[in-house]
Amino acid sequence: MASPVAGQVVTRFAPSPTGFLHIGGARTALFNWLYARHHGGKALLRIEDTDKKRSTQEAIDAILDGLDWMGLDYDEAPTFQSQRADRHAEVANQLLAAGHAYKCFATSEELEAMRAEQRANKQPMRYDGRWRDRDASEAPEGASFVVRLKTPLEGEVTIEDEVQGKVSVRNEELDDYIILRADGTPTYMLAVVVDDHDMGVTHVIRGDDHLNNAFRQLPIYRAMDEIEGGWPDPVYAHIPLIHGSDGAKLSKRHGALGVEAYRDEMGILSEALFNYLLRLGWGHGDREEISRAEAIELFDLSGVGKSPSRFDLKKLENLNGHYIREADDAELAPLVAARIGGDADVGLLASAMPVLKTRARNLMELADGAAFLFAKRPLEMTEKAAGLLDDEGRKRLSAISAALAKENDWTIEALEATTKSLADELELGLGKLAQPMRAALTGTTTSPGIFDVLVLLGREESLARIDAQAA
RNA sequence: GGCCCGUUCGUCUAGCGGUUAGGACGCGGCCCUUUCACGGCUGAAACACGGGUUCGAUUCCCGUACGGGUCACCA
Repeated sequence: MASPVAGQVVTRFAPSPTGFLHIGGARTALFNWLYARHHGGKALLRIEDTDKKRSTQEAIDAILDGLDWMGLDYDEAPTFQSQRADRHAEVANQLLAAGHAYKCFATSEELEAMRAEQRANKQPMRYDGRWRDRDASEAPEGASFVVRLKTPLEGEVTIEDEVQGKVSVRNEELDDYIILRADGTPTYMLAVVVDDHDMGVTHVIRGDDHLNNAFRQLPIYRAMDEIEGGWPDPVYAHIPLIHGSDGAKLSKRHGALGVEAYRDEMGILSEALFNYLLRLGWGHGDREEISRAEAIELFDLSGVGKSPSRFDLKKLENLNGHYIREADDAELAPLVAARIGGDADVGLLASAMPVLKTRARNLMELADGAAFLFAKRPLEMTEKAAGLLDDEGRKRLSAISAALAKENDWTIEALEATTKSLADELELGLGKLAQPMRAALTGTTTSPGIFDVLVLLGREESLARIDAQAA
């Protein structure tokens, strides 16, 4: 499979395709990718689809699509764990042959009874090793069996985690877990280790819900290294989980949505989610706004904190506003047009973008702000807008209409000069003219600068909208 | 419950024995201003608690409390 290059960093993101790419998974993918890119190594992807009952093609597509949107690319085609079952079994047999694993003939009813008793006695629920020292010949004829790893009884396993630091667990806390099921298929514990080894993975960066697994997986590396060599311990980095805004585990309520929901339903830009996720659980001095290129340059595991962090949509949206303002108008316009639908003119949208951008934190707000450009006469008025168009307001519109109709130079500067001199003439503040105009032109009380609106709409449409509301 | 991990403003974080405990989001005020934003300035806001160690603890150690993770023939 992989031929390890001495000293080269190889990371992998290994989602199980049982759902979309959620926020936590996206951040794990991001950190793995960033670490590999920062160190000039390889970023790999592995789909852990061994649970055929729960894995779906739809989920695989959603994950691939989400990663692609986030801008995370991989150096090799994805590995599908389900296709490597034979290889996993091969390693299990090597372990068996070398005495690092054994066959267990205990039935599930038997094990259930064992657990019930442990539960009743308030004992830790672990496999008690009842077949550890028994010979397979003692089993009933034709009985099915699972293969269990024979883990050391004494001593302890210590990992030097890049995030969690030095963590040890006594071997007596670990039981002889199953590596091969009764049907001969591998369990996750075995598959992960074999695949990571075969793919040449040097750094395992994953959620800290896997920290306990590290102590169980390491014995497989050690045993295989003893058997055939070339199975060095990987470097581990267990990153804290992301919680919802209430501190509880992330659920659909707060953020365990697929990244595509942020893209499609919340109008979030990929750059914003990338930056936000980067800063969640990781910091680099005072830096807040960090581009992809800078992220690659700055990212390292030493900046990852040890405590879980809460997802904050407000901050994501603030960052999104920043990236919207920074985005290229020509690229933004089609995204907004798609949300407006119908006959939204992309060219007009692009030219309006500079004045629309500063007023939006997501693509929805951008589309809302642009709606007046495509509104049909007679414009629908918001309640506040209608309030501005009382008799007084309508009379002012008439005066404005008369003044503007004579305007030949339809530019911001000229329109502003004309409107201001009209205001002086009528001894009114500019706002007294601008607000009724805004209502007539946009149907709302908030919009970009009124002269920007006039120019964007053009002479004919502007005058028509004003006249439609004038007294 | 056993084991493991964590705890700096409401939130994300900086800090790595001596700081007026810094920044960002959010919130309040002011400025800019035709509205709303953007931008600028500014204010309130934190070291969970108790013991040590030390001349000195936010920082090191031990407890307590609280929070999280994990204990499958799921991954």
